[in-house]
Amino acid sequence: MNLQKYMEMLKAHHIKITPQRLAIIALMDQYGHISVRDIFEKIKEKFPSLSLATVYKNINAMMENRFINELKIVGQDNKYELVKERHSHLICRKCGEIEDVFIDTKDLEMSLPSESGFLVEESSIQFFGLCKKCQS
Amino acid sequence: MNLQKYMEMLKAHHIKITPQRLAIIALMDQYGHISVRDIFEKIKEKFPSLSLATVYKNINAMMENRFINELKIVGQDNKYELVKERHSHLICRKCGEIEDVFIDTKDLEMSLPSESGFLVEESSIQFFGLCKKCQS
DNA sequence: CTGGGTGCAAAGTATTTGCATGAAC
DNA sequence: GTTCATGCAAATACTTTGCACCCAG
Repeated sequence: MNLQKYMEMLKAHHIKITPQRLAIIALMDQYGHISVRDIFEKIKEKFPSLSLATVYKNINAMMENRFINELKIVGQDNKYELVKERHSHLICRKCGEIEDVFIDTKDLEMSLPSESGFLVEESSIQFFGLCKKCQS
Repeated sequence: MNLQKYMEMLKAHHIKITPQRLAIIALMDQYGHISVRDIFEKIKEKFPSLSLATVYKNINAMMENRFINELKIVGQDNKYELVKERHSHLICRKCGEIEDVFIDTKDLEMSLPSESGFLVEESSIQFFGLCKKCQS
């Protein structure tokens, strides 16, 4: 992806285009999942005037627009990712890496005991274990 | 469950027994999933000298001993629960209620694409939707 | 031009830490 | 008696808010 693409994405969500926002989106796209702190530090290198408050405001705004998702993982800072096709996460307990994995959750949702009467709209799955690198 | 039982549980985990800890465990047992703030406020009613720092210290200690689990849910404060048989959570988007549900995740873990080489040790599933009460 | 975004500072909230006292074993 | 937990206060971390100024549309 490139700047042009990010600009179109923002337009499609009726979010005003600013250099700060483009930088935030570019990082999310590049890293897949990234924390507020890391966004701030990485952008600051090239863009020293950036304020933390701006990062928070933009993240909150983009979450309200369903343009990005929040990811809460035990033992890690909250991460943010661009919204895309539904997926689950593989989380390495050793190095902390997060990988996306695309699996069908229909069967899983159907397998819920029906007596509770709970109506499932969406499921979120995190797999914890060891990534390929950390197994050696 | 009762005091006697809680005391045995602490002993089994080699955690020193104090009234504060018994109160915290009793709340987790009673409510299933509870936040730091709620623990603090509920215990304070009967036990005004309790300090928030003590709640945090005990939660951290009990997590290290794998006596309790942390539960991170988007849109909610972190919750804590007593460790028990593996289970997933049903989370109501309207009222916020959290229910435990016991499902087998073996098939799910086997269904992961193998090319990533990720070795799964455990999976954590959250189902979001509407509880029985909130569907009406 | 005009509205919304930005940066800064301050406030608010959450969590951790150090230390003196006190309770558990 | 010794070890470790507690409570308090202070420190740190995280997040939000208000406001003056500035930029994108």
